[in-house]
Amino acid sequence: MPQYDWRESEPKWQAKWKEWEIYRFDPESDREIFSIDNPPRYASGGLHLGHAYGYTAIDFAARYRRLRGYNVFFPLCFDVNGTPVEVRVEKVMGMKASDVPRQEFIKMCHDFAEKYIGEMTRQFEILGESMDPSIYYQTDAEYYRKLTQISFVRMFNKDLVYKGHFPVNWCTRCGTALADAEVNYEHRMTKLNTIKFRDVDTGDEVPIATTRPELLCTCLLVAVHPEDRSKAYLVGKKLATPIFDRRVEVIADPKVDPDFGTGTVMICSIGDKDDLEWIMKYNLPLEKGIDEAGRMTEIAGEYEGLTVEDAKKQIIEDMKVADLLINQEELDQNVGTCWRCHTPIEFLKVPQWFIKTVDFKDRIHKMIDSIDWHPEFMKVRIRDWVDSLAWDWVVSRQRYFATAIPLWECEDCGSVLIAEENECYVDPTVSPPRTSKCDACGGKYVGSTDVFDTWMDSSISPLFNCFWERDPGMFEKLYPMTLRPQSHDIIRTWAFYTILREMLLIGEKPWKDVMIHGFVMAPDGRPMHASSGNIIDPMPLLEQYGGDAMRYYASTCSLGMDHAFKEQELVRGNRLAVKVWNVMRLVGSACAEAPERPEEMHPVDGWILSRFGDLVRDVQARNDEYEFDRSMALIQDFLWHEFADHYIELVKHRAYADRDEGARYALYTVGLGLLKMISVFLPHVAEDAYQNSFKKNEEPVSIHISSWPPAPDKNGDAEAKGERVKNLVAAIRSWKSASGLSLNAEIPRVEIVGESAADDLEGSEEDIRATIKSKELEIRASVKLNESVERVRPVHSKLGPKFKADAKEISEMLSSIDASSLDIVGDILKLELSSGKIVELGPDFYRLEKRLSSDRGELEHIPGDAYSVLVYR
RNA sequence: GGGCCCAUGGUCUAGUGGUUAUGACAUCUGCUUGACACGCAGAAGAUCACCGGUUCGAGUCCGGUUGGGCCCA
Repeated sequence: MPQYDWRESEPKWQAKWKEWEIYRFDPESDREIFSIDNPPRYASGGLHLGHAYGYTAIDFAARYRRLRGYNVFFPLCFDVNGTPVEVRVEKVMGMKASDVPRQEFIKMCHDFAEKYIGEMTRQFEILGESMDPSIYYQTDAEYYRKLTQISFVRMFNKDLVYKGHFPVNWCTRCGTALADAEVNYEHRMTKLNTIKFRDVDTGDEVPIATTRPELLCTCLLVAVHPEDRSKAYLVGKKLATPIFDRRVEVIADPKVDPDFGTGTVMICSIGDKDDLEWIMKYNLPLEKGIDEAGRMTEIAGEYEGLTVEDAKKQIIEDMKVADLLINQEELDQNVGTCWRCHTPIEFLKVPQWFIKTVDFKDRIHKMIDSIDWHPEFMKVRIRDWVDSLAWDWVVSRQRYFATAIPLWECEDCGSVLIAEENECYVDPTVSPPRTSKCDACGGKYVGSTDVFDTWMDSSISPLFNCFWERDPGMFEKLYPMTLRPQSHDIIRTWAFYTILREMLLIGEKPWKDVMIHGFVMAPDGRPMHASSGNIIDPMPLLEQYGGDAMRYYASTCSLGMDHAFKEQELVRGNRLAVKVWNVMRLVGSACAEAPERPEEMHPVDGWILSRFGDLVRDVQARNDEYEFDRSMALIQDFLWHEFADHYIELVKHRAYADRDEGARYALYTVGLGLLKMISVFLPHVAEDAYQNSFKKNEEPVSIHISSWPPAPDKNGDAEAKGERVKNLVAAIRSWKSASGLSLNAEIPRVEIVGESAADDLEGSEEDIRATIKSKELEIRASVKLNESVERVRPVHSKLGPKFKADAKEISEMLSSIDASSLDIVGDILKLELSSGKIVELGPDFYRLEKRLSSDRGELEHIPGDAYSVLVYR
């Protein structure tokens, strides 16, 4: 007996798909396009469970649309820019970027990232992702960076870019500015130091609490809360700072928290954003106490040259010696840190390039509203983010491995020479400017050593995908894209910046739909972190269970939610794959040729076809909304239970017979249709079963380029008849099992009794008899049985709306009614309520549970149906 | 501290206001069905996080509490 073996099957079909190039986007075709702004996979090497899930969820959309006949655009792409690669190279090589010439370091980063791309492509194949290598891109290539530069030049010339001179978030380890979006907040234990300031006039000590004593050298003001009576006397006084003996004034400001520390705050240039706000408000000078490398400047006097940490320790020591430190207490503080290296950020005034953002909030909101967000509530997140923006976007970084900023600046007067579009891609640290002397002062132009924020590259992915500035015809055809899929952590970055950029450059939204998926958590429900020791490597799981099993896991995750990873879903995925394959094997062996739809079919054939039609429509509706988890649940339930357990069992006896086209037509139509729908989720087993059981009668070389199954018309009559047959047979099989009989044990005689039984079951008699393996089957209108009502069940959904406040009493009376004293005339049941009111209930409002008995043999009553079944042993 | 989301059998999960809550994995019982023992027929297992409210009726709607997640300050 052959068995499905994914270890053999999966690599085999992966190789074939590559060979057949079945996932190619066809640029010539006029078919409707479904384009996916696929997240370029970051070139860091190892596959993470989150990636395995995320890309698989996107692949569901791609495969579904391909079957629906769309010309699917699903690029294979990699993100090969930025600090993470730099940080890893520095770590691996045990060096700093500044240790080698600039271009040499860039090359090291490029080579490092390049190594991983092959491995990551292979991992995508193992997962059965249908990305198209014919529309490949990577973000560090000149063809890509060129567009980043052109878009910048265009925005520069539209006056959307400016060089700002106010403080920015600064990572002293990476030596670069950071956008607000790149600052994380982490809990750190630090010390709150209460130190002694001195009243210049009286010499009195004034205690002030601070976490940053090293910033004393730039202390500009001291502030108290205006309503803090105990401190009111200080306002207007001059204080002397410890150690540096600077003279600072005391002011009252409502932003001071009177309950924190001493209720007295020292304001420095610049500790954090609050400080900056005060500096702007009181128009204070910006003194630079810390330099770009995180060392104290000459303002710090004897502490000059020390790192921030060392200076803090030293100054505390010195204050202890000088009796200027009152006490220290532990403080759990939220510290802004660099998202890449987790170094606490400083706030430094270093000139940077900005793109105007805050001026455009209204337009951004309009564009957000014109996009369909899945799930809808994700829209709230991006709206809140836009509303909270206080600064323009800092796009310059003082790094290496990224897209160069295409401009030169005059050494003398600072005037800017921006590259022309046809010069791009250009690295101004390598290429000389097109004019040798500054237009304004005749000075020398020097190439900018700044590079772009990686989001400058990422946020033009739709423009790159749509051949912007390369092929106007294709751009017209492709833009906007259909779908942006991504995870919820980068709504504020990737989604937001893309909307902003495309709005500024094109004036039109980048995509019609956005689909936001959640994270895969560790099995304990917490996020996976190296520090928590709960990271799960997907590769051993893929080796143990295979790609389809991993994809099955992905299909159980609902959109937008985080999901704890569960290995049990891989177990289920394996079983489902085997089940699918076996079901299709039976269908294939019954159908040597593709059957035609016959004139006449058994009721159960019409039943399964009609039910299948509902399924196809439901699955389409769910898939169209990207609710693939719901689709998968519907499909597997139908395939495993309705189709395999019930329908196949009902028609096995005639599926092989020469003259019965009806069973074969239904088996083939429903079987192949189910296989196509499930191929979206489990592409390997679907291909294997297709080739094994259907290909001999089907055109398409692969199931993945076949067409979505048409939904058979609704047939309510056949459905009702089929349901009755299904329930009857299931009940008899259940009875057999409960009686200790094997399910294929032959029984001598079964009688089905009911007034409408003969009509209801017409045409299904032989299906029933053969399936339950009874020698004789008789359907009769009546038999002498003892029937008694055992219980009355209220139908709440009818009683409530009709009787409102009385409903509760009525349903309680019905449930507790003595069955032997029922007052039912015709179908009308009469009740007298406690209020004396008499109510008459028609048969819609209650259900009678009856008990049947007979002395003629074993008896089975099929609940919910009007039949009694007599089984003779 | 703010915004959004989540809390359902041992575990994970579905659940459009109708009272008897879905399915999977695990557990237990029976059964070698013409494709499948990775199967089939069953069983046990849930005060739907907690406290209030709205309603004839709440897992579902509203408010609060607790715990968790993402994002932000």
